[in-house]
Amino acid sequence: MTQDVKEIFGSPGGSLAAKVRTLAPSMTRSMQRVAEAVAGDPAGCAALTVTGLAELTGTSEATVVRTARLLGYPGYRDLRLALAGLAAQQQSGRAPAITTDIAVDDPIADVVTKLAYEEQQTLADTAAGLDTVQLGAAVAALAGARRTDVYGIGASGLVAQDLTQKLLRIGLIAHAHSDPHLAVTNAVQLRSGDVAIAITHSGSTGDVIEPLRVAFEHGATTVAITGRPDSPVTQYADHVLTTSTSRESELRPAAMSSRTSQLLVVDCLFVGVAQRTYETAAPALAASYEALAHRHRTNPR
Amino acid sequence: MTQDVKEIFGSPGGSLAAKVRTLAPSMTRSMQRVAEAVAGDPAGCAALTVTGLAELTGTSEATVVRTARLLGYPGYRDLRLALAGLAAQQQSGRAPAITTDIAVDDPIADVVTKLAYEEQQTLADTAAGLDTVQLGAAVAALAGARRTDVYGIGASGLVAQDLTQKLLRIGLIAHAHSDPHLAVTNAVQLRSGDVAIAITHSGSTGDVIEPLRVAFEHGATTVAITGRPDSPVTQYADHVLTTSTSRESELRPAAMSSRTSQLLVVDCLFVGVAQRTYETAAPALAASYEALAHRHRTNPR
DNA sequence: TCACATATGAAAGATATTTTCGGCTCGGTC
DNA sequence: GACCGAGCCGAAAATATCTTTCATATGTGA
Repeated sequence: MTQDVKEIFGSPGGSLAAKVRTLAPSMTRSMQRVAEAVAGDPAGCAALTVTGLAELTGTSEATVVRTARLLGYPGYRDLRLALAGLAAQQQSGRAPAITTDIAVDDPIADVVTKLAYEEQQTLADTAAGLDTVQLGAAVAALAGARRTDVYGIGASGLVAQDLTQKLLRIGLIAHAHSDPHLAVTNAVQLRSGDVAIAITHSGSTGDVIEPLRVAFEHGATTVAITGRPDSPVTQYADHVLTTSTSRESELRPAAMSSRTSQLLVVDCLFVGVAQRTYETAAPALAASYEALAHRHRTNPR
Repeated sequence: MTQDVKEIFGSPGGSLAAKVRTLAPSMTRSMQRVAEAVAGDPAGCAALTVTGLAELTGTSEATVVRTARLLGYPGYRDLRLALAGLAAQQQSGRAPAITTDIAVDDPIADVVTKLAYEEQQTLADTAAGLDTVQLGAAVAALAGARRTDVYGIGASGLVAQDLTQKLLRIGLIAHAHSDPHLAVTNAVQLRSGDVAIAITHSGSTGDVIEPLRVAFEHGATTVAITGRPDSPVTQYADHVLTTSTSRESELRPAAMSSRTSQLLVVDCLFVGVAQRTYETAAPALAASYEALAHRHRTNPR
């Protein structure tokens, strides 16, 4: 019936053009026309039926099939499959060059590709640069904390909220503060055994450093998530988690990649804590999921 | 007749598994079996005829064709061609695949690696699955909008805020609503020329659908950002932007990958709008940056 | 439990591929 | 120049493959 797939995609791969050249002398005129068309535009031919290819080359179906046979396939169907594979390989071959910045006149499809690529890059960088010892220490502190306060402003404020939401879901007591005054007011309440986390890309956002300092001075365990491990915020941090800083451009402000990076760190913290408190975290997660179920309309099919 | 070859091979092929995941919920049991087989062994399935694949999955030819249709191909023939292309890519690409789930006893370093990898995967899937036409339309609407309202609850609420923050920074008028009542109250104010965006992973969060419906009925241009392109929310959406759905596990709830995916979409929207309104966006961005400068202590060193 | 909607596969119908077969060309021979 | 045979070629028949239709099965909510 159909040729074994290994034979189709195995070694012969890109050598189709070569095979055509080798076999050309033993081909009749019409067959050469077909072979040429196939070698010249594999992708295009893959989209054609026997009849289509026959018409295109001004020959007949029979000739197309004969050519396919000569090229080593059991029939046109299999040649076509191989052609599709070839086309895909060619496609993927010329992929990598996305190094450029996003330009004002980039088509929307390029924007998507570039953004996705850059965010992937950011993630890889962050993972590579993250100090697992510090992370482990921060996780341990969180897992055993009486309560946790998270400070963040602007874009980092959303990350702070994200962390808080997650921690609450596994039964921990956590609050996010984006109001600097309230943050400080609450920081005063913290003491040994509590955790305070400051999230700031620049590491020099006064409104976030201040509550962390207060928490630090009241004996809480303090964590800083920042892109600048040498910045002021680290003065008051027991553990520093470094996010990656990627090239920013006019159309892609720093907030974008720092957010991606911060979220990865936050996710790591969350999963780490969930592991450590699995016994209580798992049921809590399930319960919170359950509680929301009725908020979703049943999905029509 | 046969689908244009560009459509088959255009987007990076690896997205098939992602597409299967996204569409799985809207599939019937037998279709899921077929989709699974196809996603699990593209190369193997490429070697099978409809009948063969139907037998392998214990279903009928009709079901196989239906599945192919759902996956976006005009028929099985074209799905098979795409499969062949995929198989070829895998051959050459040598997938790295850290497919394992995160386990309770994974060391923290593994957690970081796995999370980063999965989020990267999510980004790639999202980029591959994003309809750039819909995206372009949404961007155009946003760029010309009198005002924009964004609805999101829970984790999606943060994404909604993120989008709002960004749009505000380039001088657009945008509000994020996470209070369903206020959202509806405000939606009533919208009219033609305004934009309403609903962000919901499940696509069936009533509290988010309701304001979108109201906005829709008042003539606003509506956009849905959801992981389920067939869900209720899309009823009231002029443009649907699909986020990717990745395998979730106990320690990695859906909220995590859906957030990553949603943020990429939101970033694309933002950059797209910034491009379109460059003349006003660039100075606005610069101004907002300037305004914050004094909030950062001068950095030592 | 019934009524309704949906899912499913068998088989008919439509296409695509392969095979058959006879005409045709071309080079050689008388 | 006419004839002959070998092999090329394509029209059309035969087959395989894919698609559609439709009746039955299955599940689901009232």
